[in-house]
Amino acid sequence: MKTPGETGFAFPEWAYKPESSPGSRQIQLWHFILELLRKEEYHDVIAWQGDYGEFVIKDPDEVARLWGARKCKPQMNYDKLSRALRYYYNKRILHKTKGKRFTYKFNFNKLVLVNYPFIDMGSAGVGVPQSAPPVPTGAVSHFRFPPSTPSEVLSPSSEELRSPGSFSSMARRLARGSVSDCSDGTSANSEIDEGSLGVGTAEERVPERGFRSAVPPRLTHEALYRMYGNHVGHRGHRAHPEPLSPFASAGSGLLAPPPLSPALPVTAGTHLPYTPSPTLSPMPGSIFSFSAEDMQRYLQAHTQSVYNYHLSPRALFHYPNVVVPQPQRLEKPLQSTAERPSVLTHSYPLAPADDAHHTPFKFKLQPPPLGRKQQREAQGHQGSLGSSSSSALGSSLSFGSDLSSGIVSNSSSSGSLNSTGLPKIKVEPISDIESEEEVEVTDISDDEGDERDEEFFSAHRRDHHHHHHHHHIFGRQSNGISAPPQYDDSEEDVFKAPAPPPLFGAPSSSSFRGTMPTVKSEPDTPPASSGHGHTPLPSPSQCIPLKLRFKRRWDQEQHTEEAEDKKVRGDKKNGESAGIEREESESSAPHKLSAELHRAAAQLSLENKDC
DNA sequence: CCCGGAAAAT
DNA sequence: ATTTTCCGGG
Repeated sequence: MKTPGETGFAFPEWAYKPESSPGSRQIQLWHFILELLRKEEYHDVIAWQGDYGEFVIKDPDEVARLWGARKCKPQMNYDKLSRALRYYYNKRILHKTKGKRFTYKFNFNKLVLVNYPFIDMGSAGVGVPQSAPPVPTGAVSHFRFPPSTPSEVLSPSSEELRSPGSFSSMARRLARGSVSDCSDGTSANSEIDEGSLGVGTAEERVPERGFRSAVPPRLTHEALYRMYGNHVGHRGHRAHPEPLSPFASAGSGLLAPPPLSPALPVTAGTHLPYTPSPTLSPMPGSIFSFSAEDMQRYLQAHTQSVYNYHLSPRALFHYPNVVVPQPQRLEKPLQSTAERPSVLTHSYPLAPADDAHHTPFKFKLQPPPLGRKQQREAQGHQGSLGSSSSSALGSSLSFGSDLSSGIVSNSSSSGSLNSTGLPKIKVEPISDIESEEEVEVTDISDDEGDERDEEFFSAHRRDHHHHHHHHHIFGRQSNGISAPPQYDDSEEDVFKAPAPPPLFGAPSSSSFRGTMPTVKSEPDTPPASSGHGHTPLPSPSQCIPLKLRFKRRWDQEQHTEEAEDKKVRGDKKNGESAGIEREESESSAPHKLSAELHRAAAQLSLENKDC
């Protein structure tokens, strides 16, 4: 209700403000790290290095300082920060690169950025048949939608369930569905998708569905490889980007370099020419209609988003179908009406989907990490478990069962989106400064193995597949017909997916940039950067993050936000650092405004805001 | 340095 | 639920 309101766009509230849990939603450390990583200004203190998601904290004290500033914890120091980082190990968000000081690695395998909330596969198919070019196809079939009772599904474990917050089904879907898919399959898919697109259909996305659902049809590793081989091959495939040493260390240590290549073939070239136009305007008509091209773009968008963080691409997930929501179109807020299928019905996803579930659930599940310790113990006791077995613990699915997701969408990635015309997104209006960006990320599970690294093999799991699969609940709208309790399972099991093949992309940070123009906005404003001098310099921001854009939209439509923003910001009072330029006051000029907002947002982001 | 347990704080 | 503190142990 509240929010967006009327405009239509609806985004899930969660987007705006997730649950309420009190302490919860502050910026998370990993988000912060990612933010720092994406800004060149901070390259002296922290930067991507190595392959994949590896990064090195070059100036631990500074990073700690920045973090402390962000959290208003002046006493922060690297020791503490690192402890926090260590907590991510079990969550599988991060890994430590052994042997290298201050070097950690994001698990993008599990971490997926979801920028576009709506994506998910399901939607497209149905709704937009025509559009769905190749991809979606499966659409019909696969569609998964959010089960009405997702919660259970998600967290089988029970525990928590996430909150009742308010997440829309979408979110969920995203989270799990996509995400999950992503995790493993993701990578694969992505490429595949591209490939297919490029090539032409390929088998269509069939696989996709398969992948997700349960079937493992062709997505086996082999298959994947093959695919990659083809496509990738031509691309130049991977590449070893930099010599860095991820592996090196690996050699020494544990790591296992993934078979896949850390490097990933990304290549800029690959992506298409898509250029994000800053202007973007999705607005009105745009919309969805996408064709193969669009698809590609879409994919790219994802890619970009990843890039924005300078992450390695692996993370992308691709959804076979994309959905595009069209904000404007919807007039009703999802939330309330969600149900209104009208739109949905044929169209998309948007979210609401089902009312039934408007249940919120939170998205983050925490996985059950067993600690290595436990693992160890287990091993010790039992001896070696099966390798795969490790999952033993996992219980049935072991492997990947959990996932957590987060979501966010915002900023950076955004750029990409719009271009496409996909309107997606969640915007967060304001409010949080801190939230600044949130991207959604989800992490998916992976499983054990992790320690070493990436996933690689893990294919089997799906074998059993279970049958049914899931969700397709699309139809359910109000009737709820289908709703057998089946879906749930799938997710877990399923989502594990096969192993991901290498994706693309070299991680090298700089390289990406070239690719996308966007990027970079910088904040500056170092709060008080104390002694160091690296205060970042501001640079002109060109791109506009989605968020802003949306915002912009909002403003136009409703400017309430502005007020809020300001409000929020207003508190700042001290000119201190940030003062800078943000005056968002104006309401009118959209462009300008947006730019400003953009900027402001950017700045806000990292540093701080005073406490 | 890095690792995590534990307790407290948010 | 996550992060901050504190801390003993490699």
